[in-house]
Amino acid sequence: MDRLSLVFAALADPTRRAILARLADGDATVNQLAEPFPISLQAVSKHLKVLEQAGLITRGRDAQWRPCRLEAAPLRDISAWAEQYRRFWDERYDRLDDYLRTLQTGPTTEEK
Amino acid sequence: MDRLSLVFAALADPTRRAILARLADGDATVNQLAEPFPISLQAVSKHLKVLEQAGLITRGRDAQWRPCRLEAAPLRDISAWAEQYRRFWDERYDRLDDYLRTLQTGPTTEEK
DNA sequence: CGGTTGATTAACCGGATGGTTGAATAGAGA
DNA sequence: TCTCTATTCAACCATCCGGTTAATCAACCG
Repeated sequence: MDRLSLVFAALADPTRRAILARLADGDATVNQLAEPFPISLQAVSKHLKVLEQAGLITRGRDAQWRPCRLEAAPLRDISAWAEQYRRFWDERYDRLDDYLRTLQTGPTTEEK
Repeated sequence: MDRLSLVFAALADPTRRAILARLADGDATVNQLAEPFPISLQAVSKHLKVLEQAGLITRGRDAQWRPCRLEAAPLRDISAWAEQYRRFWDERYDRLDDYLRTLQTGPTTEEK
C-alpha cells in the first residue's frame, strides 16, 4: 500500500489518534499507552504496529521497555495533501487563487 | 463511527483520493468518474457512497445522471486536526510554541 | 537458576471492505 | 410502448481489521 493510504488508514481509528495525542505529551511505554483504554495490551500492541508501519511513531529499547515516540512527518504530509483543496473551503484563498490564475500565461494549473 | 474516522477511512484509498482530485476540476457523473479506473462501475458507485457518507461529496439529480460535487469541509477539518501537531514538525513554530508557553501562568496546555 | 515484568506473536472470531457478476430501477427518447 | 443509457441494489467472495485468549520472547532481579 502507498504511504499516504497507510497514514490515512492508521488515523482512521479513534484509539490510534488518542495514542498519538498522548505521545504529544512525551514518549511512553506500551503499558503507559494502554492504561487509559478498556482493551487488552495485545490490542494496543497491534495499534502501535499499525502506527509504526505508517511512520507515525518510532520505538526504542530500554531494557524490557519499548518506549514509543511520535513522528510528525506523515502528519505534515497529510496536512500538505489537504491544503491542496484549501481553495474549496477558504473564500479568501479562493480569490487569491483566481488572482494567481490571471497572472499565468498558460490556462492550465497542473496538480494531482 | 465518528466523523473524523469516517473521513480518514474514506481517504485511505487511492481510488477515492483520485476521484476527489478529479472532482476538484468540476462536477462529474458516475460514468465520467469511473472512466479512468480499471474497475467496474458498481465498484466506483460503492466508493462514491463511502465518500458521500464521509461528507466529502454531495450528489444531485439531473435526469438519469447523478452528478457528484466535491465538498471540502471535511478536508478543512482534517487539515485543522493535523495542524495540532505542527509544532512537532515545524522548527519555527516550535520556538513560537515555547514562547507562547512562557506567557502562560499555568503550566498545562490543554488539548486533545 | 527461577520468577516476575514488559511486550510481542499466534490462532481465532465476527464484522467491515473492495471487488465481482447479475438483476433491478429511473428517466430520455424513438 | 419499447429500448437504450445511467445508476443502484443484491448476492457472493476473499481479504483485512479490531478485538480476544494463550503462549512465547526478552530482560531484569532475587
